[in-house]
Amino acid sequence: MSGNKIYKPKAISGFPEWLPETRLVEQQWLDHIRKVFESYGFCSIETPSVEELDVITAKGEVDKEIYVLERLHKEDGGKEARLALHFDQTVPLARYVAQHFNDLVFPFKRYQMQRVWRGERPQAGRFREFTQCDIDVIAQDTLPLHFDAEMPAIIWETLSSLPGMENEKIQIRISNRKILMGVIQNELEIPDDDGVANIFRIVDKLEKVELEEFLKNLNNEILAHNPNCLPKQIERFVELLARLKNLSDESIDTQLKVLYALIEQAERNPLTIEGLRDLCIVLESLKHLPVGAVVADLSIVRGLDYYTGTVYETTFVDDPGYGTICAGGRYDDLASSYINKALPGVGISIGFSRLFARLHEQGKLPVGPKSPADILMVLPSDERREVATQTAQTLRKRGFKVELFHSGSKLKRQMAYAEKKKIPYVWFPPFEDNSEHEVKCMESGEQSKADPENWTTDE
RNA sequence: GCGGCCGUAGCUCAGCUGGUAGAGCCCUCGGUUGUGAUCCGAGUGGUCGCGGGUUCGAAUCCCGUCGGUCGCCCCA
Repeated sequence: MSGNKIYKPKAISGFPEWLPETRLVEQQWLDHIRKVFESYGFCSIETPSVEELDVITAKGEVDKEIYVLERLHKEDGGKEARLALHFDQTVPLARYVAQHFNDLVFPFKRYQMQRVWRGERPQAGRFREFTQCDIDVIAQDTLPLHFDAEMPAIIWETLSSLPGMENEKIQIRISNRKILMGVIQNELEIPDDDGVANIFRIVDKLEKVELEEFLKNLNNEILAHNPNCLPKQIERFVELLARLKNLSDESIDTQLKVLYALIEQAERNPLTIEGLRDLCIVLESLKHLPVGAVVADLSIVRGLDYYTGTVYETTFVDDPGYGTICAGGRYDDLASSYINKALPGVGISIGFSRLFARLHEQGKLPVGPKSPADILMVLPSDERREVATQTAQTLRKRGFKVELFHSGSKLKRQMAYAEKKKIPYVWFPPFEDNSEHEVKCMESGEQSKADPENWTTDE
């Protein structure tokens, strides 16, 4: 042992890991999410952690911090396809759908819960390795708007019923990119993609910067792309944004009234009208959710450029600055880099790690035992190992999780072990050939005779 | 990638203007005979992030470096 270099163990920033008691809750969360997704008929797929770099960057957005793989002992000069860790699950999905096109049934409804990697600077709630839970629906040629409404409904059901999330106030904000896109293109007369994207980016920051600065940025950007744009037109644009702000506490019906009024005013702008109508249809289908669960908000546009219609963003109501815990949207054309077919889709992704880490940090997770075991089987002495083993096996066959203590040490030690791991029951097999089984409830301290063949926790 | 703050025991930290390292928690053992959490006692554990400089002497001052953290960019 001497002379060995000891590397001081430390957490790698941005790569979270949990103690067993927290991991147990994390698994409950994943099981819960999986169950809700499957209850809506979504199937599970898993894609490799890596894709070819060319596949990942096919869409042209290289602004993401992507981890590229390198072999330690790669041959000099040998040519290899460059592999990279995926930074989301949408790009791998597009590749997957294109690749297995003939074997899939459309609309293809799948969920995917995997880790993704981004080499950005870690911060609170922002990791370099994290888990996302995605649901997407991919259709051939046309995708019914009904799915745009199903996404937030599923998300609300999932998030509001996670263990520990019961009292968290969250809100799903929805918009449709066509609304602003129509205004930008037809009224502000800025047709180029760059201009639209830049203006979207500024709109996205509405809540993060001072109003004065926001208006200044917006003005500058609009005038940069269309110097002839009149102040009046810009004013109308800002007004439109304002009409769909601060409706967080309003019912869907109230929100719809505002939207219908906007449709009336949006004559000669078919794209904007289409967006507003789509948004109305989506909201109509979400009336069953509690007031405040879902709100229309035109400042939601999402940074990613592949969204073409509905967009979603979910935050904590009392702490929007923590960032988005769930987001997504509709994209008309994602797989065109991989297959010559029209495959529109709509999807949403839970930022699992960000959400989980926040609840953990605030001590709001129902963190319990350090072990999944229901029962600790006492080993009275090494001579009694056989009866203890058999008793444990009997109880396991009846569905209990049983850990057999590893040595015939003092009972004090065995009890303390159960206590530390918070194993709820301690079982005492017969200490002598003619004595009886006993079981002790660690919480109440009660101990009584028991039969391994028919004992239950109700006793 | 850019800027602010911080780096002492496994954890949370103390150590004032330089004089060779401390507390609490955790952990281990003990308080005899078949029973945990409390209580009491004892013990393990630190090249004070790393490298250099100033000094008789540095955890303490200076420089560099690495790491962490917060904000910006961007995003789940």
